[in-house]
Amino acid sequence: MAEITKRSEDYSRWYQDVIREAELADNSPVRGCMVIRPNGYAIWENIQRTLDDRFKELGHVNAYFPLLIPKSFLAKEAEHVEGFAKECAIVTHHRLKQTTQDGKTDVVPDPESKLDEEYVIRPTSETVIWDMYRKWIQSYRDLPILINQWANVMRWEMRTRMFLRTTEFLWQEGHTAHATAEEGRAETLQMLEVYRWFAEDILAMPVITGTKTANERFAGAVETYSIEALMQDNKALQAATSHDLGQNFAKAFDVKFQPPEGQVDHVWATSWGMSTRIVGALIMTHSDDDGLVLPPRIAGTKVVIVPIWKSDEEKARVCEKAQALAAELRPVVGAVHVDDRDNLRPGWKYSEWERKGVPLRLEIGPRDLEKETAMAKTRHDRGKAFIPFAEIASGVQRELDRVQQELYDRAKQRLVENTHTIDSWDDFLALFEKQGGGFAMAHHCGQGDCEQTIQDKTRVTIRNVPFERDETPGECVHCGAPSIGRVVFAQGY
RNA sequence: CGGGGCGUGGCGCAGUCCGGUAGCGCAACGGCUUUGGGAGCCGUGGGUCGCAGGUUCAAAUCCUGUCGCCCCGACCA
Repeated sequence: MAEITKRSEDYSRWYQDVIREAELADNSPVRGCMVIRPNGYAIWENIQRTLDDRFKELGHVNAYFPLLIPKSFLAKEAEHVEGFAKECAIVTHHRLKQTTQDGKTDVVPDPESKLDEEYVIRPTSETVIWDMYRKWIQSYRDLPILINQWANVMRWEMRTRMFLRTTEFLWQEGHTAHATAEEGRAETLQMLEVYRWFAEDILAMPVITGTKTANERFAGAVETYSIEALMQDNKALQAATSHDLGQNFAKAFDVKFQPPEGQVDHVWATSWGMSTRIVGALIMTHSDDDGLVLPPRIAGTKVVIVPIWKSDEEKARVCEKAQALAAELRPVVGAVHVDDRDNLRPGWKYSEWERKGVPLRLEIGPRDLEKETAMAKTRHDRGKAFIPFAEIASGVQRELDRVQQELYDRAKQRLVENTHTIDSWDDFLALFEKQGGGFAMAHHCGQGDCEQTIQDKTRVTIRNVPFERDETPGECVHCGAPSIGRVVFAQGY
């Protein structure tokens, strides 16, 4: 069995090892792409289900827009092109031709199938969607439009990492259209709050909500908001974003509506997204040197039951009970797996399910049958508890709730401990160059070039301007100019 | 795209400097004994040494090219 590198030894190797050992994903034959294996996809499916339910509670509906975007669309919104042009995959032909050279068969694009208008594989869907919204919106009665789509997108990044940055990734992108600026802004903030709730309550991942600086704003947005999490290596990760697009896309795609009174006006837009990147964040938030650790609310398998036996007779009895308990648990806690493989010993199974991050394990052997209890072990703290068969469902649910809470508390404590108030450039440098980083709450002047200089010098960026922050006046930690208050700095993923 | 490292059975690696036709641990498969924290013994199968050229009587090993992965930069969710 391959070992998992210790986090303290080599963090990014640890990260890869966990992904391999938990069978979350595998490399694809195509550079930068990844295969999401069933264990990884189960997590994504739970993310989808939970978010999708919440979106729908808030009145959103799902739709699907095409993968291919006419190249010309991308050019319509000036900042948008600038943001994405460098990382687009382009479809230029629609047919292959067989060729034979030196006895070897190959296929090449058929020159005769060259497209008149080339297509871009979507890096995001604003342009196709707004092209359609022009057709769908005439009157204020057509508004708001609250559409979400679950899709894949491609961004041709130079450097990729499993889940965190892959050439193709999965996400949801919400695209809404509104009659007023206020409504658009409210939608943007509402969806950011959905992401905060999802990260903290479901993923047990504490975040800092705030506004992105102009430098970090989405290409084409008036304002971008984000939730920022802190990974175990003290680097920040943007876990989701929500954009107030103002009238930028409506103007670029000429989407107008007739209000109840007054002149025809361009509509107001938002977009918001969370991607498979969040799975990487999840891994780096909770997992340890023994492998994956998952919060119960998002784990693909919540509980694994390991039956223990010596004789065939015991095996029959123990497995029967294990199945019965699983059947009782499933309606209450969800996915429960009984590991009755007879070619592996219990100890092997324990370590395997620990690597794979199953939050709770029940061990049931002849002795437990006698005592009418199951031994429960929690993955995150190796805690042991005995749960009577008679109250198995409530007992397991209680343990899972405890795990969920403790994972959050643990991550929150780590975030608090690694958030520092920094008041001088020397301390700032010391934090990021000597003390291992983290979040630095420091004054900043709000100037983009000062921010850029800081980044050039230290690779540290302003993650966001937190909603909840110290707004007392001060001097910029870097240039000394009057500050806009404290913002959160960190090295980012 | 620049700098560095690495591609040898499913996984982890040795062998490469100094060419002689591939090995170790784990895993897999079969059998017996086992089973409450990674079982033991016996046996079996599996690798055109990333790929393509070249040098040579002979290439995992030397040369050229190329692809991929990892780390550090520039870009990003």
